[in-house]
Amino acid sequence: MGETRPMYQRIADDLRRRIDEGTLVVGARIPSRAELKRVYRASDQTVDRAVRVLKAAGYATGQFGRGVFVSDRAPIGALVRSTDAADTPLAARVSVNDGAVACEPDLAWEAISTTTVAPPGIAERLGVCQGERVMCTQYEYLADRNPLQLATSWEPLALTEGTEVTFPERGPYARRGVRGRFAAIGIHVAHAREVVGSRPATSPEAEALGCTPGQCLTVVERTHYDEDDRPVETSDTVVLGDRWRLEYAIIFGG
Amino acid sequence: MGETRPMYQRIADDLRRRIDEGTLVVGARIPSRAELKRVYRASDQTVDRAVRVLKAAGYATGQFGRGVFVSDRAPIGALVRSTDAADTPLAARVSVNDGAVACEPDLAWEAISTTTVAPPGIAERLGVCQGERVMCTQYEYLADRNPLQLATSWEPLALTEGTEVTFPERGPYARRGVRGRFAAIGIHVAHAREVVGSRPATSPEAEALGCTPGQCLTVVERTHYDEDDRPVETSDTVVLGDRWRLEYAIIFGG
DNA sequence: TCGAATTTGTGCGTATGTATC
DNA sequence: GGATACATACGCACAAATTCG
Repeated sequence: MGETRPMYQRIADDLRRRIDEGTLVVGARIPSRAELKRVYRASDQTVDRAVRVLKAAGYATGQFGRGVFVSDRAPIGALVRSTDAADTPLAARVSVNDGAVACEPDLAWEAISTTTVAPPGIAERLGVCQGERVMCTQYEYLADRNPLQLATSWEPLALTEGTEVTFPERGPYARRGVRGRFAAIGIHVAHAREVVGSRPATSPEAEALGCTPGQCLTVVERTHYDEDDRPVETSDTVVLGDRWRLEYAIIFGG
Repeated sequence: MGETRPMYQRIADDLRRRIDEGTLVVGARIPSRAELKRVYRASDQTVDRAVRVLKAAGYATGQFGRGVFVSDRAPIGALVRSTDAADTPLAARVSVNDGAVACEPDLAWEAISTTTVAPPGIAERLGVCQGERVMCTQYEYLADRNPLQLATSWEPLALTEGTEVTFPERGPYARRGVRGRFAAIGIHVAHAREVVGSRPATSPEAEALGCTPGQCLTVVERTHYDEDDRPVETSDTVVLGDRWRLEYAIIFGG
């Protein structure tokens, strides 16, 4: 009787295996709780808990009154982050796997800018004092009507206030990207640094991205610097961890 | 009676807020189930489920018979991935935040190599036929005695068989990195591509990394190419999403 | 040294609400 | 309306580990 793992995990692992193997294909309905109860001789609570594990891992989503269905977890596409592509208009940086061919998706986005004061972590990244006034812009991107990414950008108002580019998405330099906008006020953005991590989605993020709270998100903290290594802008970007990838090119010298 | 969120989520959110605010500091014990039951007037199952949400999100870990304790989720350090640093010996690519200063950690690793056949996804990344023979090497890295990352590398045996570098971590070129080893057999590794995503940890990964199953992992698929853009090696690397970051430098041309 | 209390982890049975078919 | 199915919630029970008197 060597099986030591808890019952709900055995059920969850078994269902996951059937999904990975392809016995349960994308879109298929997972056996209902009543069926699972019978098959595994377990209680209502136990099978429910097993299904919750699957849902939390992004393997399935429940629909009220209908059933629990296997989710599509195949990557939709990649965001190209390497070299100068990271600042060209967004369309050039996103590729979608449509079958085997990479193509450019329909992109749309919204932005809201507000002036505020720099929170501690942001102040440090921007090299300014905590509480210094900054322009904070929140973006929501869609690719082919699907939520793609959420981003929040911060710029010190000390650099942009009173110029044509104070509001990132207004005026003649709207939608030109960070480099184009800063070039317009005489600041040359020479390089950027991206710090990548991952964490579970919060409830508002889950709603905006169309996933369940707790799902894996890939997080990018990007900071742009001028020629003298002074930070001029920093941003946080989140994408669904299993649906979108970040792509970096690494060129070796010598 | 406007509160519409489920009870277990309200409890989880409340506890999470107290952790984020600092009311519950790292290492502190979360109130026991009995206490939570009293305070929130909820059932055993409900408070247990709330605590499970916290644990799955990496906010806390339970200890049998002792209690549930707030986890340390502060990033330990970063893995520098930019340019040629991505292939120098590992020590040079890892920095640890010790207080405010970045320093180099004590690094250790183990590797096991086996010959096998390329699974579908790996074959595609290596540009070889499914089932072609490859050398598969599994790495476990430790930084200051803590689990850092797990990595699996694949190389076509067609390139290395019969040479001094057949086994990546044996012979005169052991621990020299991909570029050094391939240089020894006349192959110039010119560039690499890294594709970054994130997903929940499986049970074996959780055990190896010292976390709970389902926690967020950051995943890197790296492929090395020679001068003619032919893939020569590919690897999968996973690190704990909230404890380790990946750092990329982006240099703008012009 | 022993035993009782506490606490986590798991499990069972049941009930209610709501949405779909 | 009725059957089905998900989602949440309550009360209870037991094993295993720790703590403390």
